[in-house]
Order: sequence, then structure tokens, then C-alpha cells
Amino acid sequence: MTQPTTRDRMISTAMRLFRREGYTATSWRRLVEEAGTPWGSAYHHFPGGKEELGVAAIALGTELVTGTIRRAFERHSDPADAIRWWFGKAAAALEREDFRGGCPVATVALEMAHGSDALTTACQEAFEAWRVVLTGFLRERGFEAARANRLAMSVMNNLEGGLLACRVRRGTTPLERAAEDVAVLLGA
Amino acid sequence: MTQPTTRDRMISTAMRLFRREGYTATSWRRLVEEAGTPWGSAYHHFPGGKEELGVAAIALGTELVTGTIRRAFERHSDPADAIRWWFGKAAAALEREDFRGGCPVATVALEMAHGSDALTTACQEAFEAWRVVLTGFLRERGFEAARANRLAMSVMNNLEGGLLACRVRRGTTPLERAAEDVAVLLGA
DNA sequence: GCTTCGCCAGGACGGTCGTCATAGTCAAGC
DNA sequence: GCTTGACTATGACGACCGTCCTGGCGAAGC
Repeated sequence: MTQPTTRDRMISTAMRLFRREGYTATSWRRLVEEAGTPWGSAYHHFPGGKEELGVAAIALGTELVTGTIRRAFERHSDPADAIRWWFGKAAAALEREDFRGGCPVATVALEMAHGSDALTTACQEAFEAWRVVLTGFLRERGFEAARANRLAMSVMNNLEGGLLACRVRRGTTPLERAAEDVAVLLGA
Repeated sequence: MTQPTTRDRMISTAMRLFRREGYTATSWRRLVEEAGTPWGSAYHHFPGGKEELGVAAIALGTELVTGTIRRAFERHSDPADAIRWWFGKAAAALEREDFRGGCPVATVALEMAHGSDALTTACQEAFEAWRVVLTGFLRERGFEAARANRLAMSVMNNLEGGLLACRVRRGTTPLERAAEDVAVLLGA
């Protein structure tokens, strides 16, 4: 049980703050305060500045979500159950942080559609990674390749749309609806 | 054909910039420059400051989308066709601005989940208004009340998720997928 | 003609931003 | 014990932020 390094704490705090308040609104000063990390070593660990921190934070978020997808499909043989479990986890996490959290990539992606190439690319890679992992599990469960690809995209649409709606509405209903809709699509 | 007032130009420019780059990243100075409106009269027209401008911009976005939904259902008797037309319009608009646009509310909603009560409320009202209008049209087309409510939520989930995915991916595929998925759900 | 008032021009104000430089600390290697 | 180099502390720097103020303009009302 090694304890997290300064760099790791900065990245995980950045991920949390970025998804909660966005990239632009999160300042280095507020970040180091929240992370309890030394302000002076920010540019030691991230010579590329805030942008490099942002890319690292998005990469961390990518991994975490990928892990959740894996767990969902390892625990449930029925794809619809896997999705329900996954979306339910996401809804619970969202509720736990009082509907201020959500997708670790969406907020940055919307802010930075124009502005930073590195961040835009990182967001693209995140979505792509999730789609690929999902497609793999769906094929493994017997779906034909083209269908698995289409379904993976449907799942992502429903997840992101559901997360956004839940956040605005301050309730978990949209994500539950999204999970049930995906279940219908999987069976259709 | 009266030409738009200074106030109106500020609001419509704000809507465009907010959805493109977010609320925090859009400054008054950049806004008046882009709108070609006088910088000195910003606080004359919006005594409540940037927040009041933000609320007005979201309200404008709410109306515009509501109008699009109405047009979609006036032109198409089949709900699935109405959705296809609507989502297609959204995808075309997104592509036209080089995938930097999207939903006029989503970006602000994600940034401001915490921070400004007025903006949060405005975003909630936007989503609620769209949902109500949609539910009305679906009922008009023969869907029973509870089912119409659920379907309206599904439509919003798919639209928002699709818009986000299209923006990240720089392509219109996810929105086309979303429209087809909604068509399946309408028929299921 | 004069006044009133909605609107515009331009800039001051205090604050915070990202960035970076400089000085200091401290444990590991010899 | 000394050196070295990775890490931390502190704050300066210029730029930009939202806000607000004062001064001026021009048309409508009397």
C-alpha cells in the first residue's frame, strides 16, 4: 500500500475538478489547495503547464471508465444486465457527489472543441477507447461485428445523454431510462 | 424587417459563444468584439452582469430549440420522421460550424452544475421546456401519457449524447445512430 | 431652444489567472 | 561530511477578468 505521489494526487484532483467545474474554471491555485499538494512543484511535475495536466487527467478518467466497463461485463453475462449495472453505478456516483460530477471527459470536451489540440485529441481517444472496449465485449457476447459497433455507439450516446440530463435535473431517472432503452436496443 | 437591437445582438452572440467555448471562457470583451456591440453599454442592458446575460442567452437557446421541435412535428406526421428531420438539422448545423457548436445549454449546464443558481435554474427550465413540448406532440400522435413522457426523455438523452459524441468525433454518425435508435424505441 | 434620458465611449479598479524564476530543503550516494 | 539532484516554497510578472464610473451624444418631449 504505497501512498500516492504528489503528481498522482494532482492528476486525480484535476480529474475531479475538471468534471465538476470544467477546465477553464479550474485554476492551479484552487487545485493545489484542494489536493493538498505543493503549489511550487506544479511546473516541476507538469512542464507542459495546465494543458499537460489536463491531458493526464483525461487519460486517468479514460482508464477508470474502461475499468468500470470491464467489471460490468465480467460480472454479468447478459449484456443488458452489464449496462444496467454500469449505468446504475454511474448514477449512484453522480448522486453521491450531489449531481456535480458526471463524465470526466464531457465537460472538457465541450469547452475545448476549439482551443487546445492536445486536449481535443485526448477526449477523442477517451471516447474511442470506451467504444472499442464495449464493442469487444458485445462481440464476445455473440453480436456480429457491424451490429456490435452500432450498439456500442448507442450505449455511449445513452450514457452521455443520460449523465447530462441527470446532472441538470438533479435526479437519476434519465440514466435509468437510458439503461432500459439500451436493453430494448440490445434485444431488438 | 427591423434590425436587431444592441441587446439582442449581445444575447445571440452570447448564446453562440457559450455553446462553442463555454460560459467561463467567454469574456465580455471578446463578446462585444464579436457582436460588434458597444462595450460601454454592457452593464446598461444587463445590470445583473454576466450572469443575467447568461440566463438570457439560455432562454434564447431554449426558444430556438422549441421552435425546431415544433417545425419537425408540423412537417412530419410520423414521429420517427420528425425526430430524423430534427436530429438531421442538428447534425447539419453542427457540421456547418465545424463541430464547434452543439447544444446551447449543455456546455453551460456542465460548467455551472455548481456555481450559479440562476444559470442552473435556466438550464433546468430549458430541458423541461423541451421535454414538455415533445411529450405534447407524442401524445398528439397517439402515445399514451406515461409512454409519451418516457419517450420524450429517451429522445432528449439520445439528442444530447449524440451531439456530444459528434462534437468529439467531428462527424455526424452518432446523431444518425441516435435518430435510428429513437425510431426503434418509438416502434417498440 | 432647452431639457431629459436612453444609450455609447473609454478606461480605472481590484482581483485572479497561467507562467516562471529564484532560493531553500532534504534524503541518497560516495 | 560533502555533494548532488529531485523536490518544495514563495512570490514576481504581465495579461486578462468582471465590474463600475464618469463624461458625452443625440433624439424625443415640452
